[in-house]
Amino acid sequence: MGGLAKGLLVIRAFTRDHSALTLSEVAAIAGMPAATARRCLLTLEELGYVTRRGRAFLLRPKVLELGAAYLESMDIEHLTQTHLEELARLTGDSAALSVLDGNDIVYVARTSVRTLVRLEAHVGSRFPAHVTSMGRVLLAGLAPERLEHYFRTQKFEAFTDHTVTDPKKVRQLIEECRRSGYSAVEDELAYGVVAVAVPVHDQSGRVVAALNSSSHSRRISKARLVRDRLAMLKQASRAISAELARVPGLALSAQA
Amino acid sequence: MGGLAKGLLVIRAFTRDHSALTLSEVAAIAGMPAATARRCLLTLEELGYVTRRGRAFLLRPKVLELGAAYLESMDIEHLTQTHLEELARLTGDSAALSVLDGNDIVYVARTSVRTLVRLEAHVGSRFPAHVTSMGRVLLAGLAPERLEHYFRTQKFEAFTDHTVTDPKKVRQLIEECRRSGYSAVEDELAYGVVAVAVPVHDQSGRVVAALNSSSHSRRISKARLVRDRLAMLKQASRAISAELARVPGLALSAQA
DNA sequence: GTCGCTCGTTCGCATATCGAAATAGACTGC
DNA sequence: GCAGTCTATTTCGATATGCGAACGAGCGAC
Repeated sequence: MGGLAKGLLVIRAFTRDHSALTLSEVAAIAGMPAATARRCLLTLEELGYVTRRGRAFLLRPKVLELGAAYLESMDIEHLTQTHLEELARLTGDSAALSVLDGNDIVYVARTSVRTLVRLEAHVGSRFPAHVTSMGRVLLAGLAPERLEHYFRTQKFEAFTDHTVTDPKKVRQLIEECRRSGYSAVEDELAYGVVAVAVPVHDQSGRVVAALNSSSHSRRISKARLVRDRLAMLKQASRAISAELARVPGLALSAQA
Repeated sequence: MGGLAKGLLVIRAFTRDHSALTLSEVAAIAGMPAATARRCLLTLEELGYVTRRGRAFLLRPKVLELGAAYLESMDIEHLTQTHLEELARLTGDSAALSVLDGNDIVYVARTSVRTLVRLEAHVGSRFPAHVTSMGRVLLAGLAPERLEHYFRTQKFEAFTDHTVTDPKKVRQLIEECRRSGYSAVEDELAYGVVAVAVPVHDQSGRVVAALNSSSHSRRISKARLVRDRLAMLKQASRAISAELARVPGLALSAQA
């Protein structure tokens, strides 16, 4: 069903730098002929997902229902929100839950409090696994073949001068993470971002998600972050794991 | 493009009560023949939006990217999050921003803190406008013809014994709201939910969103909610309105 | 006013999709 | 093992879609 595939590409053509797009811009960004993009846009407009202002098209809030379908089907609100809010309150920083999708992490829940500088991320945001605390925790929980596939397919791109891009070093970090049960990362995704993450297991012990607390390195050191917050993260992780028995969707949806 | 329409229906077939669905369940819920549902599911599986466990299909986190496209294209993070977090911190309750979509409100941002009892809502959640504080504020901002269309097409369903379902009374409430500049609602969407909302205007003075503070009626009375929080809501509303000059997507996307 | 350029719209043939119906697979009860 | 039931899969003619190419609309320069 090429039309479905292309329609979804059209939705994803809208980004922060492209909030309003003309037909030919959509076609260029989504990589398809103008006539096809037009058909997609007209269908999406008719269905209420897109609106038109002159020659520009913009997404409409109905699109949020698509993402909400995942959140609801995984019962994310019940699964995590209270725990994330507790973490955010106790730490004064952001707390988040993410899962692995391909070679990236995807934020599925996040709670933050007012801080002047923080990583800009929300539900649905993706980052490469190798540069994030949660990504490393998730990679550490992969089966060996899957992890090998990751190393074969991932391009280890640097985001800062501190990003670890040597595959051998990344492997070591993952192994350390597997042994220690957590991962702490500083300045690798973005300057000033420091975070510590722990795995969330399902009933069979598989790592299905990662939980983290993220701050600014001018506010707290990586060592301090680990010392002060690891225990509460582990406790929250255990609580979420217990919830997974009642709400198995997230574990089932997670990659093998 | 019927395939695109049907594919989107398939995504929205997954809900909290239906986290894992068989082919025939999807077909029944989405209201289409099994062969068509199958084609959609197989395409979505191939694109990474859906996964399969035995005979069951589940959504995968990539679906979140669709909702994230809206959040990013509207720059919701910048537009609102700091203000919502400030409100949540100052009040100890949830703060949210929503827009009107058809006859419903759709949550586009929400910040909450840990409370034991609260309305279960997240980005993408929809509720009928007539029973919510934000909905009334948004309806009060509609052009007359659009408001008449609303009254012609809306079924005024009761959610509690307190829900106002008489169209004449709803009109009065909207008119009051237009005059007073806010709306306070208690026990109409759900027992115990009390909320006060104000409009968010764009540069031309049009109401493009609504901002609210929501609590539990055992915690704070409606009158107290208004007295204590209206001023800070209005201030936050003005701040968000000012941001709309820089980030016009939300205003452009809002309904006429 | 004319011309040239860019973008949006339309056309229509080749190809893909839709979906009713037939077939296959899985499971249970006797 | 067989029959019955339910669900998933496949088939294939009717219909819809994809998209290159042609056409139309709008705009600015001369």
